[in-house]
Amino acid sequence: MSNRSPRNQKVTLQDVAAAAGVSKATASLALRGNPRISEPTRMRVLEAVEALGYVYNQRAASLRTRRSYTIGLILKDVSNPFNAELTSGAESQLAGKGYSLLLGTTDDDMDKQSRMITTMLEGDVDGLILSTVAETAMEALRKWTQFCPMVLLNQYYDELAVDCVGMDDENGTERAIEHLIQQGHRRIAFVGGYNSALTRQRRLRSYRDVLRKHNIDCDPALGITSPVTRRGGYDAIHQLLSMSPPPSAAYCYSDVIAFGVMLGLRAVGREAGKDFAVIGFDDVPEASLWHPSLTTVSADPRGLGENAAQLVLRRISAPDAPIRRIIMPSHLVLRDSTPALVSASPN
Amino acid sequence: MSNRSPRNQKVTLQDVAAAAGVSKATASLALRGNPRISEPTRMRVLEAVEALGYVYNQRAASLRTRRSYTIGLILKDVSNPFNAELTSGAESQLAGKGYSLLLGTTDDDMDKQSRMITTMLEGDVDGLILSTVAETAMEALRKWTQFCPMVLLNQYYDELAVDCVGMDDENGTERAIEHLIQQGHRRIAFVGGYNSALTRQRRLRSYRDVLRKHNIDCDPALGITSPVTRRGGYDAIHQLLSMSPPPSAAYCYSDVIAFGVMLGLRAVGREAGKDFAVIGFDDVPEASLWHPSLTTVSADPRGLGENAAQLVLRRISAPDAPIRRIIMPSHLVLRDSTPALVSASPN
DNA sequence: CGAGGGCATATAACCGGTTAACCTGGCGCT
DNA sequence: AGCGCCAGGTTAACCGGTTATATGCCCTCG
Repeated sequence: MSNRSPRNQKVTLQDVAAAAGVSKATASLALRGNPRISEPTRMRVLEAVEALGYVYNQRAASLRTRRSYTIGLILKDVSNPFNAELTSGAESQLAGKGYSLLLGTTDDDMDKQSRMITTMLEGDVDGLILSTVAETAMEALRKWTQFCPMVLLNQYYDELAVDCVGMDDENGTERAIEHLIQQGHRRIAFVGGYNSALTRQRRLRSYRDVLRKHNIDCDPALGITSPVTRRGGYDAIHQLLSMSPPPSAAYCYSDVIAFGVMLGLRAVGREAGKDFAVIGFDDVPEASLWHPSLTTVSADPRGLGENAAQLVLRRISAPDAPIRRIIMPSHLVLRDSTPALVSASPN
Repeated sequence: MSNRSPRNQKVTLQDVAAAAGVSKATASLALRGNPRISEPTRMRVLEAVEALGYVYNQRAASLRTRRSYTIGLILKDVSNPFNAELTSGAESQLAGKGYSLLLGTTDDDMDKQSRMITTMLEGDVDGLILSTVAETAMEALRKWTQFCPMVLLNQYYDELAVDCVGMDDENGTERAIEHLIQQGHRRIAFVGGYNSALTRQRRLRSYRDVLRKHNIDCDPALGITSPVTRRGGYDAIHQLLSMSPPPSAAYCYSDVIAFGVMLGLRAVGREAGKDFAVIGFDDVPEASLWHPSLTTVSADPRGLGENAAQLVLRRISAPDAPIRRIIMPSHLVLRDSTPALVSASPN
């Protein structure tokens, strides 16, 4: 059972070397399959490893090699399926190149984010993928970018020389709003998220532009902020339905919010897809499962994660490469939650 | 801009010491507020840190101190809100004690789990919280427990001396099934999850025991396995509804599955809470938002995470403390998804 | 027969912190 | 004056790997 295993006193490479009757250097080279070590010797080392229950110490190694083969990924939360997919995409991409992912969440809290970034830097990550929380000051960001290669998600500053990957908020939003207008909707709410997120600002701008283009009055009261949760959408729709002339459609900041909106509608006896139109953003797997299935802007979170990972690895291997900004395309997926406006007077 | 900052060449404690005109040792002590260092000297060191943009290297430090102040948490996935809450609970508990969390996911894949554990051990975590994937062999587990303090989630083996924290699957299940029976249901399905999870085995056993106690025939075909996703529940309910006499109620392995079941019902024109009863497990926030709101077994995932964290810290500071198994209580939360059976013939 | 050239392995420095043990100058005490 | 002691530092070893350089040995070839 615990006959030979160390339990407390850890087995080091030194111990392995001694057991195999070679030097520490030889053991090190042998383990990594260096051709300078003869096959018989390598075998002896491997046997010693097995016999002693040796565990490689990556931290010690990285001290000398100055490479930790670890990339930090900092997100607001992972419970959102969009982020979960993104994480998975980044992880698989990194694993393929021998890197591993250090995941951190900030709960959209500035302090927690600062601590998280500090922890990551002190933990000596080789690179950082950062979905900055809302209020992140550019100056703070600038400071951090000096310490390790960094990639921003869905956020960029022209003044800041940093790689980033985002999605096409504008095009997706335009398609969505155009669709609603075509269906006869005139009072279209913009629901959820916080406006400190650049992504939301971009979508909000597009939303307004499209309305304006169609000479539709753009009531600011129809823009509602909320947490990016089902509860957020749920509460928002209640607020919206109590307005003077209520909206007949909601363009939501994310699918999760859209689900909340649909739940909120049902709670007051209304039904998305029948007497109200709902559009989401993200196209998470759940979107097609709902009844009614959710019309949404599809945005490939997995691809986002993969690209971010590639970008950070590229920057690590080529620190002076030109800055790159990748915008992932997005498109509208038509489903059943966006009926034509039937009753009532338009406008 | 990058006037003084290092970009590539990292600033070490040595550099700081030189700039402050003291020795490396003094700088080290000063930074950690050791009282042997005078205040003026400490100030000079701090100024040097600021001026040079020094970043502490936790890896280097942990080499000497043999403490990384990092705990690994390995889960199947984090997109499940239950796990997200659990993570958050563990994280906050650890952060309070100066530890940080290294999160890893396995996607319920044995290979990925092995790699993940290896990575964590090599990364020199001080402890590991492990929600083992289904097929984890006890022998493999035994090996791992020798290398670092470990806490198992929702899983334990009497043969294995290892701390664990789980929830009371039995009591919750009994309450749930008793409730359904009281409502007149006789054909009650057990939906979702994979039976390799010990948690599911325990619940399944309780489910059968209660049925048997009430002399209700226990049709094995009413037990359906599935992925722990909405899609899993969605597909399962379709299968169940096509049975000879279909069930009139479903006891689901998790809320997420229950949501899938409710969506699946709606897709075929039926409605949970009206002509079908659904019970979940977990009581995630979304459960009370649904329409109908979901009757479910409440299980405090946050508390689970907090306890796991405390347990692993305890084991670190007291390696020889007696093994502890914490079972968190669970109870049934009655909501609207479990109507009395009205029509049709009982049994 | 001795110089030269590989091959397989050993030695020791190094990465960036921490810490045990050792200095040193000044002060209080007897 | 002599001594102990303490505050405030310094030195050097150490953690567990990696790697540049050295070494020993055998073999070949002029």
